[in-house]
Amino acid sequence: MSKPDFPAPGGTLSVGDVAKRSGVAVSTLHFYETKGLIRSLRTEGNQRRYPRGVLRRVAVIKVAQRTGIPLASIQEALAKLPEGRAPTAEDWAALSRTWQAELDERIRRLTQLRDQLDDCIGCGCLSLKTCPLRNPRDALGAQGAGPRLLEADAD
Amino acid sequence: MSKPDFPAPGGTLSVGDVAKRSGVAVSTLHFYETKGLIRSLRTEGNQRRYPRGVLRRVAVIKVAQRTGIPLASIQEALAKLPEGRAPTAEDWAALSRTWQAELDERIRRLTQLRDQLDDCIGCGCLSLKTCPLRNPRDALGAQGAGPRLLEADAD
DNA sequence: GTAAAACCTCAACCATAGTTGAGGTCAAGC
DNA sequence: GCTTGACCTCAACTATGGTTGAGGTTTTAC
Repeated sequence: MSKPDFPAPGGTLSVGDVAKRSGVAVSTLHFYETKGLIRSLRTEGNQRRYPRGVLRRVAVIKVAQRTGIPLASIQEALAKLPEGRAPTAEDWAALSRTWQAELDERIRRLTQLRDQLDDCIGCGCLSLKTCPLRNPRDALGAQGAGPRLLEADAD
Repeated sequence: MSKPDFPAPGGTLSVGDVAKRSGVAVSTLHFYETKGLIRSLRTEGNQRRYPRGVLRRVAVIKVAQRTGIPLASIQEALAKLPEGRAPTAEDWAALSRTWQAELDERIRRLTQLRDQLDDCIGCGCLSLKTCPLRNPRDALGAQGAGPRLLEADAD
């Protein structure tokens, strides 16, 4: 019996099948597996076999990555999906809502930054201690643990 | 003559001075120098001395980084500033406008992504070949050279 | 039954954006 | 004039997100 061109709808997929159908490299699928983003069953000969659901999972990973979410966070989010059964539409929707909120926050911060950049065009940008871009504490201080201006300075 | 607490307004700054006043680590300033983002003069004893303008330059770098622009692009943009004279307000403003446009584009793409995520909550997300998130070509295809879905597949 | 294609693991490497430490020099302050 | 802090270079290491290649095994196709 030869390998069918289209793996049977209930059947499993080889890593190459998943690569072709998802558009990611085989090496990336291996990598995702080491990071716990996807899982595989193994044949007697130790080759990976994936249930078809992996395609959706990989698609979700790629979309989440486009939003700028790091793989580790994606992994955490995916880990919250139910173990035994295939995820339902509502499971995926819940995930989407989480990421949407993060995306909203990123958009909010970038918009604020853009508007400040706009304001600062009028002042020659960044030259004065009143420039909000020089004082990230005010509006953007909650975004991370980066270095801070220790000495506001009118240069 | 002892080292003044506040380097004279026309004087040069040591790498430690710049680090304190800009809030970035000395190692980062070294790193920026290797990448051509900043330049320094050297004393007889090979120590770095910076004109005060470096403070604004570093501030600009940090702001640009907040927008998500990679250092290599920041370097290119800074390289377009005039060589001989100190940059004018208009020079900085031109830079701001460039980055504002890039920021606008990033915001546009993220907003589109968020809205698509919103639409897809209703469809269980990513399950159908009609889902725009599964077809990045349509709206987001111009964003890079990433992998593409080679086979649209209703899984 | 055999050759080729696909697969396996593991280690090394790429880029980005830095930090850390070793080993040595310079300069500021007393 | 000497101690101490600041500085120097260079190499190695961190983390993220992968890719590449070596050396060997499995599966498929004829």
